[in-house]
Amino acid sequence: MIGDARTRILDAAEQLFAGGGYEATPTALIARLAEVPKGLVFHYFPRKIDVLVALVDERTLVEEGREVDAVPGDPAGTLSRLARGLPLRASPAMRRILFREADTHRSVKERLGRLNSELIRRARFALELALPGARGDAARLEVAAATFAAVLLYQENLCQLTGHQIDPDAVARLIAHSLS
Amino acid sequence: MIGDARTRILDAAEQLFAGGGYEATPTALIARLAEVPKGLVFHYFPRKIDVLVALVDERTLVEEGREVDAVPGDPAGTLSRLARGLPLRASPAMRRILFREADTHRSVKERLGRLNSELIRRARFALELALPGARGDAARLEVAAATFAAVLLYQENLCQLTGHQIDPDAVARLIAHSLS
Amino acid sequence: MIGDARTRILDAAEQLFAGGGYEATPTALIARLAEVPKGLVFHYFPRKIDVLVALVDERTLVEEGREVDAVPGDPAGTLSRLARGLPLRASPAMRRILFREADTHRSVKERLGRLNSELIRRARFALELALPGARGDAARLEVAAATFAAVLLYQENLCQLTGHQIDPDAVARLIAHSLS
Amino acid sequence: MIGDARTRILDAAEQLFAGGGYEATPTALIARLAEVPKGLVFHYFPRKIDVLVALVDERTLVEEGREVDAVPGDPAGTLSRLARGLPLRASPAMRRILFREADTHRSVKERLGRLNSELIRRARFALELALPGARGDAARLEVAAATFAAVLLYQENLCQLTGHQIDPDAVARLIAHSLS
DNA sequence: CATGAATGAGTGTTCATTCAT
DNA sequence: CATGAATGAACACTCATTCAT
Repeated sequence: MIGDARTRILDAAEQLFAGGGYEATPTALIARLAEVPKGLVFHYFPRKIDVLVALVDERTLVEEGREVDAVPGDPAGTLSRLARGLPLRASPAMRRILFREADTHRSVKERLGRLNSELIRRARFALELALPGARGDAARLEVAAATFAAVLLYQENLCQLTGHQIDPDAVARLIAHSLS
Repeated sequence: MIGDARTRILDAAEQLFAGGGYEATPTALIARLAEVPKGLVFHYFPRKIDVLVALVDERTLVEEGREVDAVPGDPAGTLSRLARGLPLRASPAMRRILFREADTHRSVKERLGRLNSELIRRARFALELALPGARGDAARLEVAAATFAAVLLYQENLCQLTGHQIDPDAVARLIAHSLS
Repeated sequence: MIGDARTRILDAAEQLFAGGGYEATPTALIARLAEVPKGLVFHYFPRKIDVLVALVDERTLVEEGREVDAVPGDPAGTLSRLARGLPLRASPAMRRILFREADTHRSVKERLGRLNSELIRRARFALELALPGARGDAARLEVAAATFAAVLLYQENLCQLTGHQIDPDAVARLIAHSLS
Repeated sequence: MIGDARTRILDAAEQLFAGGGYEATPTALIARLAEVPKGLVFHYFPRKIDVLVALVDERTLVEEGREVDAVPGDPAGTLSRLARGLPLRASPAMRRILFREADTHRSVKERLGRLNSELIRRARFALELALPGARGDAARLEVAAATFAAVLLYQENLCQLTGHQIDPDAVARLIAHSLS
């Protein structure tokens, strides 16, 4: 038993929600895995949905506004560096939950939406810095940024369906080449 | 009451699964909406999951191997025409179900995976035909095809999260430009 | 498919009732095993219980009043010969049903009761013939007969609980020795 | 309302299982008779079969290894005393359940099997003590013991079929006479 | 006569939530 | 604050039986 009761409850819920989904996970099972009495779950989280909301609130962080590591004249490398990691601080389990339970509660969808927006914002900003001469062609940059964001989210989520992987670096080069 | 009982059950399930999700939809509600007695649902579909499987089997069709409408020398237009419609014959509700319930049953994930594969295959084939000089090697075509597929699936599914729309035609031009 | 529909239904029911018990056997399963449509079961047997009653009526026969193969002066051999077989014409499955479902319907209990009575009657009659001199001691003969009957029914039914077998011939000798 | 909830549930189940049988008794009826909410039955007994198992575990006791009240030289009296009561601490209802539901669950059959074994063991031991001269070989004692056990179990169970009663004392005398 | 769709009350079971202690 | 017994509505699913064709 590691950590206090509340932490153990969230640990257990994170694991179970990622594995079987929110709806299919009984609170009693969360309590058992957390090794706390059933009543204590409801002491900390009056409704079951509050467990999910707390997980998303406390264990996912969309990093907004951070500096982009852009190199002027090297859009491909700049995008590649962007692809090194989503601006999302969350465990693999929490990432799974974020995509899987987007329909379950408004707050989850909102968080995922923020991730989406931030991704596009960063890609756009990175391209603006990497291609200083292209400032005028805002529409093309926007499309390129959205495309890159779509590929990254696809990688995070849909690619598990067929096991089809996309190499983000190659996409970065493709987009960079198109904008040059 | 339109159609026979089995059809009405599937109609009701399609509507309810798309709206509230499979898990959150009681079979009793399906029966009520379909205006059939509860037992009849289980007469046709012994398990609840069989309703979902039947919906996916009978009401979604991934069009495989159809001819691609490619114009040599016009990769942008060729991709744009590809984007006019996913190779997926399914109602909006069924499309929603396909993406939402991919974790619920193997057969749903499989169908969605087939759609993914087919999308990539088509995009690759279209680009091969549109760029007869095989300009750019196979690997670049593959990346371009996967990128385009990712964007189309993103449009179908993830874009609802932020309401962020991507114009497929613009992406088509972006990719075409990159390969030229 | 052997035999007509009604026969096949009874065949299937005999097998299933013996295996899982009457209550745990759905009529639909009987129909499936018999390879007849479900409605046909109720055509021949309006109530489910009628299948059981028909089985007991038609497929068990307590042989009443048959001659006893008695040898005067040899009560042990006479009882042994009695033990060669219960006065019951029935398949092993029907025997199982007879004991197992005695509580299910009056007619089954009655049939089993008739078997019990007939067993005792035979044993008493056999002993009377085998021990002509003992006619006067009716009470002792009665006890001996009932004891032998009890052992035979125990063999047919309860012995399966511990796998404990009793050798009827040895019991026959025991009883014969006691009466001599 | 007497006793705590769990006890009342077992009380109700004991009564109902003895009356109508395990299969024919709905859990809802158990709850109603016990005057507890239906859900509480499953709080204490996750599966319906657990109620039966608990009854057998907690409310039947096969008394093993107790001293046998044997009088050397008086095998008839010794057996008679054995017949005063089965080595089974259980209410009449539980006795009924034990015999009736032997096919329902392994644990019931096992308990009944233990009773059977213990009965034979006692009868054999009693006869060994009552006949110190070891008159008659071991095999004969074994047969006599098994026969007596069969009669006692017959009395407990099968005799209800025809209402045919056997006087255990008379059987004791019969067997004793045979061994002398 | 034969059929299988139709029926609906009932079954075991689940589970979020409450609450007395 | 902590606990686990208590609650009851809801759930998926069963099944004997009916009946129109």
